[in-house]
Amino acid sequence: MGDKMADLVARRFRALGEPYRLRILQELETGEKSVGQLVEQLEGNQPNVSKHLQRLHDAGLVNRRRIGTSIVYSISDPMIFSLCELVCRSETDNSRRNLEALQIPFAGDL
Amino acid sequence: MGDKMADLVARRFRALGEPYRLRILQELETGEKSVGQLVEQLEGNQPNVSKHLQRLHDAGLVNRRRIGTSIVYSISDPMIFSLCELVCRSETDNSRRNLEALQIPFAGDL
DNA sequence: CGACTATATGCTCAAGTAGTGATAGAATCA
DNA sequence: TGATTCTATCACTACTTGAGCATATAGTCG
Repeated sequence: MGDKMADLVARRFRALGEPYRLRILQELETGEKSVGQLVEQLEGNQPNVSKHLQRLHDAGLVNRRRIGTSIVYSISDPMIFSLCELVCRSETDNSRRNLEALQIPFAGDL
Repeated sequence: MGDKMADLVARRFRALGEPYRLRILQELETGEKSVGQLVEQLEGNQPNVSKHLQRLHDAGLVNRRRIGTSIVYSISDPMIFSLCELVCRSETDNSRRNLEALQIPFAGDL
């Protein structure tokens, strides 16, 4: 991976590195949604949602198109859900290991 | 994915969202390395490399152990390379599409 | 055209973060 | 123990980022 590519990849990871944006992407997983719909479902304020969508769009993670007076966003590459799943799994595995590390020393007490 | 999980996942993505840290991880892909080795190979300065390693460690992406007077870091879960590969592929696919979108309109000119 | 709706942008503040040089901490060896 | 080496932390600066509010822009409809 060259430097240019590293910059692009880092840019994408940074776009994914925000809980609120992850929630937006999750909402979009079920299909394209307008800004207003997202604002409603995420109980956020409109400018904030718009700006996060902008960032996701800059990173190439979502598509944007107009329908009437609304702007509708959609996932540009479902690959991101594979990413999240990999990280989630790694995270739970890690937690499980930590738990075991805490429990095993006391196994003889049972 | 719950809110707690979203925070953890975002945290990991943020740790990956820095080109220099991606380079560090790439260096570690070939095996564990000491801080000094990384400083030398990345031509960085020691405090900076140390802090990036600290961040990677906080995010659970690298392991740390002492060997003599050195501290040696290693990849904690090779899964991160799958992540990078997925993103890289998506990136190049995207670039290819952009290129085609630029070229096709002029196809008749050839 | 003007009024209305949906979305984007500007602005400001607070928080986080990267880079850098100086310095502190920890382990080894004489 | 003192000197040396390797690593982590501190202090500072500059930059980025997120939240929230006000406002501008773009499209629709009367």
